[in-house]
Amino acid sequence: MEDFDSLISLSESPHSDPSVPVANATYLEGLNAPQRIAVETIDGPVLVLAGAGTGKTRVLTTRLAHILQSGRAMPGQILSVTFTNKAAQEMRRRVSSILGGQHVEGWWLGTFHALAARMLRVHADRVGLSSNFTILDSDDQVRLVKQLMDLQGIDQKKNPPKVVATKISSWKDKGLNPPDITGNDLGDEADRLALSLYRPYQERLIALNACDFGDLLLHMITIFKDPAHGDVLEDYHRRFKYIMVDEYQDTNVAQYLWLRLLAKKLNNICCVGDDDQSIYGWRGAEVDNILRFDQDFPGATIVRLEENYRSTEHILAAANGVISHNDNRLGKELFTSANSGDKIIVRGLWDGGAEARWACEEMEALQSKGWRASQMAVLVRTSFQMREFEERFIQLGLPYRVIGGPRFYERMEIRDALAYLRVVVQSSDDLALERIINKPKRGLGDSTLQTLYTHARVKQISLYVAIQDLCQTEELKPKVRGTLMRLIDDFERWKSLASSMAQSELAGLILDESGYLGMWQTDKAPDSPGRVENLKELTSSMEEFEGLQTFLEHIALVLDNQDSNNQESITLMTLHGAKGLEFDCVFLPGWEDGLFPSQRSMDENGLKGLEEERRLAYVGITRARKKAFISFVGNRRMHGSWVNAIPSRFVDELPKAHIEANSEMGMYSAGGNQGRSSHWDSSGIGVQSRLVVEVERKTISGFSMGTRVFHEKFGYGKIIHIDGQKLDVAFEKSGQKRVMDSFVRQA
DNA sequence: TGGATTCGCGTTTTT
DNA sequence: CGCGAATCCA
Repeated sequence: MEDFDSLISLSESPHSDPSVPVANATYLEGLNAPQRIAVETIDGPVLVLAGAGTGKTRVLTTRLAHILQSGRAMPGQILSVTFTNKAAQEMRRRVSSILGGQHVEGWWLGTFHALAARMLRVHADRVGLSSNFTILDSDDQVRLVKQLMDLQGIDQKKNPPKVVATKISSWKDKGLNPPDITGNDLGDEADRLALSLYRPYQERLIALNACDFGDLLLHMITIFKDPAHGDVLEDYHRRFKYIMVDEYQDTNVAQYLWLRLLAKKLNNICCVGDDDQSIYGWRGAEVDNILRFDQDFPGATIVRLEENYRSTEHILAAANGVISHNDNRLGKELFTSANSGDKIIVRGLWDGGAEARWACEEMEALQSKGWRASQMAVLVRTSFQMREFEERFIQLGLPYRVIGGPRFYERMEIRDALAYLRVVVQSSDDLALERIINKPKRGLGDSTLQTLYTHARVKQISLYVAIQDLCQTEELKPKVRGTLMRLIDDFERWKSLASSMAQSELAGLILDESGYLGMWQTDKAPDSPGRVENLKELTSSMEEFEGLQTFLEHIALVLDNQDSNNQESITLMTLHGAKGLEFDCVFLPGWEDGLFPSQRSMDENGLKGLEEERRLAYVGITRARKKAFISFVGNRRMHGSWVNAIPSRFVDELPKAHIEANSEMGMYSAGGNQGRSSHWDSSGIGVQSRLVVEVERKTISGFSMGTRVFHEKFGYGKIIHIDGQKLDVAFEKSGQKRVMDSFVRQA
């Protein structure tokens, strides 16, 4: 449990020390007029509407420093909220550096969920929890829903537990408790089913002393709204003099309500956001929050920042041109005083392989001109597009890193290991116990589990206690009973060691004695060594934490992808992952209708969906400082089969004056074409490229291993491998290995 | 219970 | 096509 007062005095101490310089006054230099206003308008609500590359986070951190410097508030009196852990870390770093290296730990600076969790630990009793509640991840949620559905005998084929869990979560994200849900929130039969499970689901969570992610905010909102607990909100009103929010366009309703309740007394809230970068609608973000700001906070100062400090003129103009096709926006026109730079290169290619080859060729060319790999990024719409790029990077030996994918703590082995620890910390954690009861295999299958659950339900006890109970009887088969008794003995032993042993040591011991580590060590699957590695990393990372409880919370809410390797490599990630980042040079492949904009997005959300996709395009283009490459292909392999593709409508929306379309191969001609299909049919990416491929096939079929070949660019070489239509060629002059499938001819 | 086989489906992703 | 989940069968 946390002690607020100690936190406050802790965070105030550096400030009260006169020898520590607080904000640097000269920091305000270099901010333009509106930014100055945003920073200096200290009291009252402020909304800073700022576009890409305008330095939003800088405004926020400068303001934070300014408030401290002017003595308007102590560090513990500012609530500073961001969206992701990465952003929170970045903000912590910046604030700390402005304030001359002060520690910002213990400040109210972090993600919505982490801050709400911190509050809820203190007030847990108000909603029937105790302060050491477990935070469940989405996996646990689904399992819980499934259990409830099993119990009620609901057909899970028609109504997958995952869908029900998602629905419940989305209600929570809207700030809705079961009684708040009215006819308007209920669409179809599936919604009504989800609602019927919502209440028992909540009861079960309370019984387990657990919260899901949505609860962290929802419980706090419930407490804040309840007059019986008026003291809680009053306390926070007294505590927080200023509230600051980054990326306001991404807030969902629950986050908005939480903020509004906290801010309504003093109205000192400052939000920063860009409605054109709202790309998380599909997970509940409400652009309306930002559009409605001045109604929610009457008298709000609204500052528009339109000067972009990141990109050159052509890039910015292209981004502006695309986003101007959206109707539902506040409207900004970014400008820059930077030079015009290079036009955006637009290129049509035959298929994904050719696209990757072309992009990599461009990257190599840039590298040879001195551009850094770490300043190049490939931003894709969906992760399956990464594969072709990865293959090509490997073939060419280009250093690259993939950002995204399953997070460390979402990996199966990590969750399993955590489940063991959870049972040790709180043996009534049924979900955790269920997860690992038969991992490694102990011969405890479905039927045994069923027996245990039935007993637990009848007696109203936890699974763990049910096992202890049943082992006293003759109900179970001797073999099963023996196994269970041994398992319980193990847990009891681990529990008794918990107080005397360092937790990282204990975790190692548990993983070892339970046979879980051994299970992966003997597993011969190719990814097993990696899993063993991850488990070792988990135990070693535990050393710095005070206790298991603290560690588990850190895992659930704070631990982020450790992307500390700022190595000299090309970044490969999704467009979503790229928000907030910038690169000198950005590649945007796969601009084909159906892929980008995504068909599903348009089907499910119509115009709204399309506009969100367009904002994604805007985000993509504006990541580039100096160079942007956009490409589309005529043939895309999607889930196994080849589909014909037509260029994205966003390609047509790029203002012609700011792009350079490649005409050499007759792929795409800027200007002249009106209908979207016209580039396709008349200027004919398909027709021309098809010829190339046919020629290749003929050419390649005449070759065999060891054949000497000549390439215009790389000189003479020898074929060292043939795979279908692709040739691996080792070139004599450079000593390089290349994969070629075009322009190869005999010497 | 658990290995083997078929089935089905296929964005984006944070906490 | 390629993977995870559901289902089948020993």
